[in-house]
Amino acid sequence: MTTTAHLLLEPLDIAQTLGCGQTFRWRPLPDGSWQGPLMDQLVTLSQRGPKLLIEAVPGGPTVRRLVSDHLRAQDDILAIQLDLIARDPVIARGIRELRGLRIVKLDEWECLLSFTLATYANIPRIAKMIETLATRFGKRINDGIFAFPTLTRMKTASRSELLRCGLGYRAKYVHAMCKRLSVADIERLKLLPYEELRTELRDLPGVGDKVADCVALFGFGKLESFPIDVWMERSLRRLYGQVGSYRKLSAFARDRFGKYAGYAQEYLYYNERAHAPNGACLFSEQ
DNA sequence: GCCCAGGAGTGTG
DNA sequence: CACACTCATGGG
Repeated sequence: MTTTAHLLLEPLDIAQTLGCGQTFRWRPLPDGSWQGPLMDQLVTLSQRGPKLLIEAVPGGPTVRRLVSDHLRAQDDILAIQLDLIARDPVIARGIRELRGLRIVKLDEWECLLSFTLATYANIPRIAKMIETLATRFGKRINDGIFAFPTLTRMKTASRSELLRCGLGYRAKYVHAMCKRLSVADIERLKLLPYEELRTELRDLPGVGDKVADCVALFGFGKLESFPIDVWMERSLRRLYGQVGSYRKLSAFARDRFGKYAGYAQEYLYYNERAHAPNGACLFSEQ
């Protein structure tokens, strides 16, 4: 069976939001809609003017809420953008084309594992690693579609098994992380403010400054977090003349962009990739 | 073949 | 604190 629902969400650009590397499991379909697994649902999203059409298999009464939470429907995007524009004329120009780009909210565990895999790999490869893990360890939703593997299931995976999933040197980090972490730990982390959360995430094997900030932002919804990868280093150098350590760049961003630094980061990230040759298309094939 | 990737861990100055 | 080096591997 299938559940169909609608969601009014403005502004929203579904392609910018789901295709910009915040999340790795949504795929564009030929008709312009996007499809991906959300918890135990296979969801298809189609933009119809101001309305978002939701189709989900197997479906259920909570699907609409699932999508609403994932797209952070509670965010006042206009207020956030006005705040950033008032703070920084440089980013103001970059926002104009990105009014519908929203930060997403991922499941905490899915986000932690996904961005641990994302170290020193390009986005198509990250997506493939996640699909391989989901196929091997995730609960089946539909033909060829598997839910993201739970922590409980991942704790049973051996190092060699993970290595055979194409994780490379990340296999030992993932293995150590799964061994260390409990479901209760993640529940406890949900209660922490940004700085404390960041410190605890950094303590996990395979989690450094950048991954901790990505997980804080996309997994735990800490909008003040400002992850800095190679693309952001380029952006901060190109637009603001800023160079230096993670700590230094992070301090600059926090001071410059304030409590919505996470949104600022996403606008800068998108612009930097679009600015680079061959950088705009994160899904180059199919 | 070559280059690089939403970096982290470890050792050294 | 700052660098330098290694770590496995596949997509472009």
